[in-house]
Amino acid sequence: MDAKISTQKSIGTKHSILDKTLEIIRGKWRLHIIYQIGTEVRRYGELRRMIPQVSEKVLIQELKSLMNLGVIEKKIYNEVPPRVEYALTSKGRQVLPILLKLTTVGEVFLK
Amino acid sequence: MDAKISTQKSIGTKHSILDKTLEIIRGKWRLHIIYQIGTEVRRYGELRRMIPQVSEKVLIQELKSLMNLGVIEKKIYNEVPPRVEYALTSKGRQVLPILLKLTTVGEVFLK
DNA sequence: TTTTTTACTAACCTCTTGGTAAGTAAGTCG
DNA sequence: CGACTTACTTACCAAGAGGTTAGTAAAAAA
Repeated sequence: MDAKISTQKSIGTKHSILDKTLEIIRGKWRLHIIYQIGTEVRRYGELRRMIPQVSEKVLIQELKSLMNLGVIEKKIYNEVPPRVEYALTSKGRQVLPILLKLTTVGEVFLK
Repeated sequence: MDAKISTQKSIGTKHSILDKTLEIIRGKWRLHIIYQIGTEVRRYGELRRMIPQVSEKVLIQELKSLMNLGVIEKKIYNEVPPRVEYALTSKGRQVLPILLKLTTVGEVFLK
């Protein structure tokens, strides 16, 4: 029985993996943001225009969180007016296909 | 340009599809619950024991929401003490593989 | 000189989500 | 009879998520 446990992930580990996933995708705007940055590098203002329902404050707040989680990264150009670009990190690019497939969930349940 | 739009989903549609997805998976416990019911039919008490961190109230509340969304269904047996079993609907079973793959997101970002 | 642009920050407030604690029905078991 | 079991409900609260509004820097354009 101990052998069985050692060959698979413990419940605790599975739990924390799921929680880490939720940390990333939970929240009203995270997936919207990731979807927009996923295809190509985006400036802050672009994102605002592409997801107009989100407030400025929350958009920046979520971009920060996604950066802290290592999903996206930002590049600041020393120009005036300022210019900032957001892109997926390599880890972000790694999980993008899975996240994109999530739309099929919505498709199934909208029918 | 109109032709282009008619051959692909409009932004509005994509948006509502994503929102429907989020309606299902957002929330602290939804995925935990789906993961447990996914493999086999579960009684309420079983779920409580398998996800001990969730409170009774919230577990029932989330089960109800998932039922209203058409993800799970419940079967009540006329016994005393009562017996209730929860199972995925066919739509639920349809999207389970995608939802299970979400753990790889957590795996990538835990490293 | 005033306005515009871009990417923010800060104060404040509301609404939603989730948690706690207690209670209920209706039989079985000791 | 009283305790136990299961699947709930209800009332009340605390925390968190998200929204609104106003303000900032710094240069270029009108």
